Amino acid sequence: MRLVIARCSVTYEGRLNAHLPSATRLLMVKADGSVLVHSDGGSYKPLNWMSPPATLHVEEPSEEQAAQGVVAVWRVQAKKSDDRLLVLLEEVLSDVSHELGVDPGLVKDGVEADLQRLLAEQIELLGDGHTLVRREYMTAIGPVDILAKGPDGTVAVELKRRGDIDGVEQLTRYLELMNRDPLLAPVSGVFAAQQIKPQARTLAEDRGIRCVTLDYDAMRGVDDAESRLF
Amino acid sequence: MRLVIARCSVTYEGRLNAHLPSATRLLMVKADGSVLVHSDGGSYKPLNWMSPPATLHVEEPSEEQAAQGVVAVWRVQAKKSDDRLLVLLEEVLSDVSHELGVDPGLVKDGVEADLQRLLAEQIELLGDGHTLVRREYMTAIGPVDILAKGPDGTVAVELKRRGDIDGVEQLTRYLELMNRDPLLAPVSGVFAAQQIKPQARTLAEDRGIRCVTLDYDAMRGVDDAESRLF
DNA sequence: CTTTGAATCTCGTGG
DNA sequence: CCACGAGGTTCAAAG
Repeated sequence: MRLVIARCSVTYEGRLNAHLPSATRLLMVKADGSVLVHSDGGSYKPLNWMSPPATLHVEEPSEEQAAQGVVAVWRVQAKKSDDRLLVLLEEVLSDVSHELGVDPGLVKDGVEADLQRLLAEQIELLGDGHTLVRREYMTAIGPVDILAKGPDGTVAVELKRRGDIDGVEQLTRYLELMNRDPLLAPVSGVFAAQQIKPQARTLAEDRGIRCVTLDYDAMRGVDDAESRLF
Repeated sequence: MRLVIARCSVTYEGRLNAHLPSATRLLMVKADGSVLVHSDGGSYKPLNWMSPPATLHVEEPSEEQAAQGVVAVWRVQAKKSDDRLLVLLEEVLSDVSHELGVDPGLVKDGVEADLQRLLAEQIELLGDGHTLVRREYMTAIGPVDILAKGPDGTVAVELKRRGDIDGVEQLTRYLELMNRDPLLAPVSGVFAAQQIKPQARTLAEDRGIRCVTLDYDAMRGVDDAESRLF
């Protein structure tokens, strides 16, 4: 990894065009040829960048560029598209390289899959008298997150961390399909999420889909309490 | 901005839990307290990070940690939530700081807003005899990108850079709503995008929605030519 | 391989 | 301040 602190301007041309006026920034060049241009603020997203695989060509500035104070030109070219990044370096304050090696990678816990497991274990959160049929119930157009039996028949559950209109549309498609199957029909829908957007709730209820808000911490707490019994 | 190259392990606890085993990485500390942990590969997303605003506390390792080779402990705490990042540094290979100042920021061109402006100006791309009614026509469920008058009545246009099934669903909802309004009905739909996925095109045409592929460069060219007249 | 859906999404814009 | 939509999204898993 090469880290350069430099006053520079940056131009990206590809799926859109973007330009950064001259300022002092960090240029990070990774082993796979990707380049990141970071400022001293914002979040983890660089101001501008080139995704790997890419190749960096360092060139001498043209006479015109040199006259405008450019001391080096970086051309970064994506290997699989014609996206390109042009960096005009005007002053290099630091330029160091380090060998980092391959990273062992990240281990995660607490994503939608965990939410699904917890809801399957605590299916009564859908209401009294609910029992689990199965998770990831396959249909022709994809898996329904959770299938359950309720007091009034079969229930298809679409699960999201954040409930948006897309999720309601998805559940609607499943319900249409399943209600065409005489062995399953009638199937009612439940849209379960940690947060449900107002527009999504309106759309869901307009279509007779029930909305259930989930409390992940409480569910995890119950899970931990149950685990401690064993 | 502070740049540290170090062998370290990293733990994140917050909206989920995530852990990085010990390896050599780049630690970037920005002026707003945010911390980024980068490896020498992947794309612009860090392996692990803390979003701003945050505060970094550097501590001495406990006796137990020191016995395991930890030479310093970084606690990064988010200011607006209880998210936290714990970095155990085992070997510091480099540690430098630079003043970067505030960045003038990115200038973009070619996003959906530009496409919408260009299509509104060149509304005849929808076909002969079309005139613009207005952009961002508000409905109860959100704004229709472009509303126009065609030879056969009112036309609602949904505009995307990449035409996907979601966009067709969105336009369908608008059309259903608008066709329930006797003052507007009948309203026909046009799905306009730079690229339209085959599945989206099939769904759209199945619902009587016309698909129009847009050539951004050509539209920009016309725009530039028109600008030069003034 | 492509396709699909989640994300500690981030980032703008508008109410 | 929150809510919504777009993204050069990135990322992993599944078909």
